[in-house]
Amino acid sequence: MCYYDLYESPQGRMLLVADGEGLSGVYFDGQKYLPQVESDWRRDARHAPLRQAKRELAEYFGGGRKRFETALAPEGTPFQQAVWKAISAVGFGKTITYSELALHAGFPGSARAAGAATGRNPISIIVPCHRIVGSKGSLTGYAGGLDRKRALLALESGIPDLLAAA
Amino acid sequence: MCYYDLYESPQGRMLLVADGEGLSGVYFDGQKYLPQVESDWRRDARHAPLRQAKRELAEYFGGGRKRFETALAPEGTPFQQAVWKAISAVGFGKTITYSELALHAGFPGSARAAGAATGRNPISIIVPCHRIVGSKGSLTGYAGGLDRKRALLALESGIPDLLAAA
DNA sequence: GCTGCAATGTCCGAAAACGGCCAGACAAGG
DNA sequence: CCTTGTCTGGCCGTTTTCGGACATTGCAGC
Repeated sequence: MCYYDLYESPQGRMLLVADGEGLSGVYFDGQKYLPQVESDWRRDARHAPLRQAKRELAEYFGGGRKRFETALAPEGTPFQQAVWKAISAVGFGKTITYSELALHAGFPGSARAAGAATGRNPISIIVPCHRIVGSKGSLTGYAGGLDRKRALLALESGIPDLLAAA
Repeated sequence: MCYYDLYESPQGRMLLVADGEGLSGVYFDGQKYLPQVESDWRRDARHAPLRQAKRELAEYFGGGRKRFETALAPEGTPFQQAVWKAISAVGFGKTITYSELALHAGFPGSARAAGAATGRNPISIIVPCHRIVGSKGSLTGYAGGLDRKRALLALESGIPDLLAAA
């Protein structure tokens, strides 16, 4: 059985999805690969994993949280699971490249495939795929849109007005 | 969760599979499309659907049962479900052709596709796919082998020694 | 610098192959 | 003639196969 709820973030409305195991998805409104809400899903604002995720996200956007603790249960192939796990190991405010990501996941040389898997990350922000950048620091892509990726990295930089000039 | 058990029939060993909904498979040893027993399946001789299926099969082979009552839960496409349902409506000792089968399933003209779906029937005997024959009465095919198809039809003919001459 | 290319796992659409068919045409043998 | 057999072409849903496209990167050649 699947549960879901909505959360109004500073970056726009978000869809949160969870099953019995834990949080399975966090999506920006209108992002790429956004799943359809199935008719047998139940909206439940008080479902424990959903409530915890909303609280942690609010703390994150408020600047008071640097690590997430919600139980995660994303669905994907073994390769994707390895990549997403490696992404989760990247700390707040830090970035790594797609090739480093592939290496950490145990698949050296599979940078491009790692990029594709990153794009398929179902749990935005909490699995911090916005911290993965191109080999020369370029932002290259983000399922929720490059603007959001930029904003998230700015938030984590600790410099409040970083984006004011741009 | 999947449960399974074995049953020794007069036609050879059979594999029975069930999930929470009901019986999902009945296969002859070594037949075509025989599924592999997965490592997360549990063998349970006392699982209700399996036990009922075994009892009804024993009664069928003993000659004392002409209709099955076990709850079924085969997995397949909408077309396949329609075909298998139509097969189940063919009574003990009767036969219909593949084109009649397609018609009854609500897909007139799809005789050949109905044949393919018949071949994929996961529940041998209980969904009596052995009662489907070619337009001129030929047996044409059976996932468990033509010999078994012949034997089943002979059993249902009510003439004990029907196969003695052959 | 800039261009082109090879290597990587997954997903998705298109196309082809694959069956437990069937009716019609035709030939051979009674 | 009638029966029987073989062959052919069209039929239809499913399954398999194949070719690109991706949130990349390092290297070769210009």
